[in-house]
Amino acid sequence: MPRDATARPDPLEELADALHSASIHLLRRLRREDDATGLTPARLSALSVVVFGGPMRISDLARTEQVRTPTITPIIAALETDGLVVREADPRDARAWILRATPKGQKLTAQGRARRVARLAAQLRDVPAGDRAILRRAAVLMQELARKDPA
Amino acid sequence: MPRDATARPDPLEELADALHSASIHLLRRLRREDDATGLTPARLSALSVVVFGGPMRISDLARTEQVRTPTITPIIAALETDGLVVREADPRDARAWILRATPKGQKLTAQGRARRVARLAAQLRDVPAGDRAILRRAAVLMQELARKDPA
DNA sequence: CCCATTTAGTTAGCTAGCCTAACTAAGTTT
DNA sequence: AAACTTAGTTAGGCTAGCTAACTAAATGGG
Repeated sequence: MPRDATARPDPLEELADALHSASIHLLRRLRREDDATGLTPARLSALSVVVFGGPMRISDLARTEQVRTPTITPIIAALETDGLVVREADPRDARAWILRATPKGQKLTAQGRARRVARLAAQLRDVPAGDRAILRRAAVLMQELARKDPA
Repeated sequence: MPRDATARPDPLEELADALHSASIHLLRRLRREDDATGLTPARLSALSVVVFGGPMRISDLARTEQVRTPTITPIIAALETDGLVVREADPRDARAWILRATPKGQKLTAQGRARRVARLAAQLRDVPAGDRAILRRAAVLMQELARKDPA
């Protein structure tokens, strides 16, 4: 007889669940701070990929952001409207575009990040250095988990 | 003259940014696994709060989920339609409702969680025990960061 | 060289989740 | 009893995801 599924859950599942829940709640919290930058989280994330990753194709950005291309289209459109990125023709392929962050986009990324994370950073200041090191390492591990393909 | 904002950012801001980015990507990844449960992440999260937290008011659920009440209304409606929670009149306050998870809701939470986290749990199995401990601790820390009020 | 296929990206149209503002109804306070 | 507060819903807007269907360009086989 299978044991009650709610009793003594697999510790790995508990951990997976905890990461899921923690991510949801942290993001909901950060969304509110994001408001001050004038950019939504998805746009800020996409912009920062272009700023730090350098010029890239639209499909590259979509892949990095792990979304389908139709999802990225309006995000890029908004960034272009705000003058944060420009698109240039790809000299090697007339179907494709190269995205490039403008100086304004670079500046806003830096400022925006500073503002966006100011509150969290302030809270982190009260977190013991050991716990901060744990969070730092955890962020790397989470990115790896997110990047891994389903086997 | 202020130094270039993109050079040598505050390590605390870097950490905040890393957590933000890691949460975005991990959630986008988990969303795909969530599909198998038939419930969206927000609904699954709300249901699991009711299942594990026991009967509660709608406003309690909204507060726990850190959203406004209008956000929770359609989420509850969907869970009711699916027979996963029921609402009962609050005997102490005719304006309020008490939410209670049904047995079906409890079962689905357990199954859903197992399914949802199966992939992540499988990946976690390949993560060294030391790193798993870091993630476990990080999840707790992130929840605390999310819960803290802006000072 | 031309036709069929593939690839890059957009458009259209759907769902969900988040919000504020405005509302109803019930409890509370003066 | 009137005024205020509180619990929750409704209405309406925006963002972010998706799939399906499209245009236009690149590629490859006969």
